[in-house]
Amino acid sequence: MADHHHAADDLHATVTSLLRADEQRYTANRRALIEALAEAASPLALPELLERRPALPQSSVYRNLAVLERVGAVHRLASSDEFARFELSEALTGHHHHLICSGCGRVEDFTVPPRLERTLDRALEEAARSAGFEPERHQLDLVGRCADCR
Amino acid sequence: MADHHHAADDLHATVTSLLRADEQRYTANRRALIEALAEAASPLALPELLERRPALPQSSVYRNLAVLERVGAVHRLASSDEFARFELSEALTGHHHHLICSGCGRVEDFTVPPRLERTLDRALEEAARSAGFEPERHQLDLVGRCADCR
DNA sequence: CTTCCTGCAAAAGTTTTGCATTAAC
DNA sequence: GTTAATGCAAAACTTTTGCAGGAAG
Repeated sequence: MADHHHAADDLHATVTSLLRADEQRYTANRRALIEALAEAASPLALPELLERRPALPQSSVYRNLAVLERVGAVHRLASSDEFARFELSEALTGHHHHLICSGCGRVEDFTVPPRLERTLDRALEEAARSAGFEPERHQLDLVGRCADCR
Repeated sequence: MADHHHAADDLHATVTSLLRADEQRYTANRRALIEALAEAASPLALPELLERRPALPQSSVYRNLAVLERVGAVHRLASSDEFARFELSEALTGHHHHLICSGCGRVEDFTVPPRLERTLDRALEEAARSAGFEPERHQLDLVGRCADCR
């Protein structure tokens, strides 16, 4: 769970060490992806990434996102859209939730009070135990209509 | 859901009227899909549906799931798997949440206490309002490892 | 009969992969 | 220098669609 590291340097240092741990390199393309995701501050689909970094070829983007996901720098979330969406992992951004627009598919981040998070986790732990699951993380999204789609 | 005969009748009656409202027919294929989803009581991906109802051609399954979703009988949820997953809509099953196995992708249903649901909805409403979203529904999942994948 | 549904095959669209070349360490 | 990353093009895969025939009301 990240705190408020503010320097972009910290971000890149963290990604570097995540990659190093898997003997991967922090190349220009990968840095470009991380920067695009950090700028957006909400999950991006592939076309949006390509818009923001037009020099990147599609295949490299997919390949690098897969690597970045494997090392824990990026999180892939299945939107009900046609495209998968990608965001920086919570190790880099801190724990948060998503507002998902059912009209246009746009996704925005939000947080809830820590007290509610704890209550939530306790309830989920209970449910998980009785189903024989070992909890890893929860995921709480709100689906609705964004200001533009109302 | 291991329920009584009356519940199954109700299920089909409800689906019939949902379809009628859109001038659609409750055909044998559609009934087969609804029954397969009701038997499973957890979201199924397409291959799992085809396994359970081998007589159904893929294209009909996709087409009928789309119709059933449009009329509100079925809910399509984007798993992070390669395949989308389908379940009966909450209008038919009641509100619930998902345990998602990060190992094998299996999904199980669970519920949380009504009091927590209310707390949750209030917090989400608050978050939605300040982002200009109009809330439609929430979605709370727990990702973890199921008994088989631990 | 008129409209909707079906099933096959082919298309569309997203994501992955093979391979020769280039860049990182 | 050695190993990993790149970029192009082509393949793979899930999902959608066109169309002629069949079923439902």
